[in-house]
This record gives sequence, structure tokens and C-alpha cells, in this order.
Amino acid sequence: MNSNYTNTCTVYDSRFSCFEELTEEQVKFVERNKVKVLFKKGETICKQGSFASHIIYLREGLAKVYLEHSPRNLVLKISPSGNLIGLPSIYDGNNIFLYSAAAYVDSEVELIEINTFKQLIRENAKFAYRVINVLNENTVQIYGRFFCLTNKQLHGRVADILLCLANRIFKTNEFNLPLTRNELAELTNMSTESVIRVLKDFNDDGLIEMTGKTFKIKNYDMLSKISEVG
Amino acid sequence: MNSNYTNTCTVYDSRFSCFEELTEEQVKFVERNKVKVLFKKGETICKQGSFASHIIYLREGLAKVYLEHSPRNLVLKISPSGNLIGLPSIYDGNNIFLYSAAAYVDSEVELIEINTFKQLIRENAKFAYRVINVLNENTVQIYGRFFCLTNKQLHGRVADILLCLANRIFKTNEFNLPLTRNELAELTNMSTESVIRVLKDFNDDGLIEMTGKTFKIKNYDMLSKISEVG
DNA sequence: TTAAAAAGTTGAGCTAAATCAGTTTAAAAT
DNA sequence: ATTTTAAACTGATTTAGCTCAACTTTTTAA
Repeated sequence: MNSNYTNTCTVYDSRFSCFEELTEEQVKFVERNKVKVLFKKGETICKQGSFASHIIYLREGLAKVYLEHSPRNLVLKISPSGNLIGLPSIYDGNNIFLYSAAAYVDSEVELIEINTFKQLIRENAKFAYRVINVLNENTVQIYGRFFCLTNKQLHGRVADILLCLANRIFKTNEFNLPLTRNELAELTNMSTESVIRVLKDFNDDGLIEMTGKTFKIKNYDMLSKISEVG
Repeated sequence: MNSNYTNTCTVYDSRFSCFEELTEEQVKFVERNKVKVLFKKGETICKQGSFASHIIYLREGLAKVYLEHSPRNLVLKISPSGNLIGLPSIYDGNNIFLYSAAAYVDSEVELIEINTFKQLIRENAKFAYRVINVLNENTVQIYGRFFCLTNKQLHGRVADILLCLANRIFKTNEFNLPLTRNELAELTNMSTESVIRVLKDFNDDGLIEMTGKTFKIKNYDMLSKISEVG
């Protein structure tokens, strides 16, 4: 089970859509109570501390979910298309966003009115069960990331995020990363300079091939090992 | 909302019991499908990687929930009585415990058969809604702890855990801690020596009064400040 | 009630990784 | 096309916090 900790500095990979469980009528109910919004790269999708009047479904794009805190934020997860953002805000006694989210690339989201969502949970147990699944998968992912950021050293963390990007986000060994080195540093909770140094090490050792923002995983096994050992 | 990050190196403080939502019949159904077990201090309540055949309700005691990984574990949370352990294991496609739990003190738990629990979720939407609440509260707590361990320095982390113990676990400013310095180190993700040094600093500066395992919070405000600043 | 083991404590030295201060390159803006 | 700004990179320096190696106190076991 230790492989759980490899490559978990990552995202929730939506295997289940809770919306599948809705009746036709409920689907229409959702349609009536949602709006579609486009966010440009860098824009804030939701703001920590503001009223959570809606659940956010990321239809297309890539976003980061993070806790705001000067001098440095903590990225909780990166979220590709197909994910729900803001679910933990729906618990009773709380009506504010617990975190912020921002678009890494131009993104398309659907905002679903929160009481609509809550009502669906209360009246459709199967839907609720799916939501619980989504929440739990998410929790597991965050645990992996928690472990990664607290117990792995720099090389392990960078290896981890590279594997994550290749496996879970872009789903290919060669990808063009829409993040700056700075954003990569925020994501791995390290300094920009350290990110650059570690990437250079990997490049020099032939583990990756890197030209600017183009990355190619050359030695998957070795990166996995580095990620595991920390 | 920044006070969110103070004193969150902590536990889920169960405000809602999901079981309140059960019908009489469902309560009986649970009664038939649960067993009561006693765990001695130090004993493993559930083991990461083993089959999760049940949900664990901590009726009495104090436990840690942690990810196992040599050379050092990561404590996800400490769990006082009234908490459910093992909820994230109930998602589809997974039937193993994602983490271990161990008793800090002699503890009494109830094991509820997992399919019983799943059935309740599917057939009682209000129960499911409560479970979602519990999961979300838990998630928020973990986020706080995640932030604490990744972004705060040693003094901030120790201040945080002391406030947490006083406020959330023992609910008094003077308490006898059933943890060794070593366990405190594991909890704050620092070395035992560092824990001792920081505690000594706090003691010397009059922020706490400490004799062996007896702790007394003397300057709550200053500790809060240290916890906030990091 | 004494021995053994575990927990707690202290200081010295080391190291991983941050910060700082700069240079180079690339991307926007004029 | 040229200036401006931002991002990428490099080396030197600093430092927070760990490890190590002692020693003391407390707890447990014989």
C-alpha cells in the first residue's frame, strides 16, 4: 500500500459523477438553477471568506484550490476539468468559501445554486452517496499531498508533481506546462530557486528532458523511486 | 477569517451526530450490527492497508489517526470521544483502511459493520446529509493542520497544538497530557529535542507553566499570536 | 529496593533549503 | 524595432531545525 504515497501530490481524478444519479426532473431543476461563467487565466474563481452561494463545477480548464495566507499560500490541490470545487463549504453552520480557487488556464465553470445542491442531497440518497464518494476521494488525495509536503525532501516533491502532471493532468509523458516556475514552487511548497535547481538536476541526470515549459518524462521508474524515497 | 488558521492543528470536534437522524428501526438495525471493543493505551485501533469491514465510533478515549510511513508517520488528526474513524474508507472501489489509528489512552470503541453504514446512507438522505457534514468538518480541520505543518515554524506549531489541546481536547487551561514528548514531536512533525526546547522557551517566558506532563496555559493571547504568526 | 529501561534534557555540529543579490533570457508593451 | 517588464537562472550566504552524543530523571520490571 505504500504506492499510495507515490504520485499523490495531486488532484482528485473524478471517476464518479454524482449527477448521473439525478432523475430527469432533478436534472431540469439543476439546469434552472445554474449559470455558466468563463474565467481567464489567473482569474479568481472563488474567494476564501466570501459567501458560498454556489457550488462550482469546472467544466473545462485547470485550476488551483488554495488557502490564502501571507506571505505564502498553500495549494491544497490542482483541479482539472470534471471536478467540483467548494463542496466542503456546504456543511451546516458555514456559508463561506473555506479556500480560494484560481484558473491556471482559461476555464469554463458552472455555478450551481447551493440550496439547489443541498436539496438534492436531502431528497436523493443515491446522489448523496455519490457526493460522499467524491468527498472521500478528495480527502484521500489531500492526505497524499499532506504527506508529500510535510515528509518528502525537495527532489521527492518535484518528482511527485512531475509524475502527477504526466499521469493525472495531461495523461501523457510529454506536456507543455502552463505554470511558471514560481507557480510550481507554490505547488510544491518550496522556493522558486529550489524548483529550478531540482529540475536542472533531473534534466542533467537524464530523468526528464526540459526546454522552457516543455517537459518530457524520460525515466519514469527512477522518478517514481525518488518520489517514494522522498 | 484568518483566525481559521489559529488553533487548527487539531481534531474534528463533533458538533453533529449523524445518528440522530436515524429512525427507530434503523437504530435497532445498527444495534444488531455493531460490537463494542476496548483498546488499551498504545494499541492499534485500525491498521492502514487492512480490510475496512467496519466504521469505528470512538465512544470514550483519545486516539491518533495517522499515515504509516517509515521512518516517520504523519498524524492526520487526534480524535477525542464522539468521533467516527474510518469514514473516508467507505467510498466505492475501496475497502481498505487508508490510515491507521492508535489509542493514546485506554479507549472504548464501537465497530459498525460497513455495509450497514452504507445502507443507511443510501436509504436515509438526512443521515447521508449529516455524514456529509461530518466529512466536511473533518476536511476543514485537516486543511488547518495541513497549513500548520507546512507553513508554520516550530514555535508556531507548538503554540498551536497547546491551544488545541486546551481548547478542544481537554477544554480547560490546565491539563495532564497523556502523551510523551516523542508523541508530541510526531504530532507537530518535529524532532523530540525541538519540542523540548520550544516548550522550555514557552515555560521560561512565562507563557505556560509546565511540570513534567502537567501543562497550564498562562498567556493565552501571546500563544495565539505566536500560533498565528508562525 | 535495586536494576534496567524508557523518557526527558542539554549542547555541539551539521545540513537541507531558504534568502539574497545578481545576471540572463523571454515575453509584453510601446 | 525597441523599451520595459516579467520570468528563468546561478552562485554565495545564512539559518532553522535536525541529528548525534552525551547525561539526568522517571518509570517499569525483577
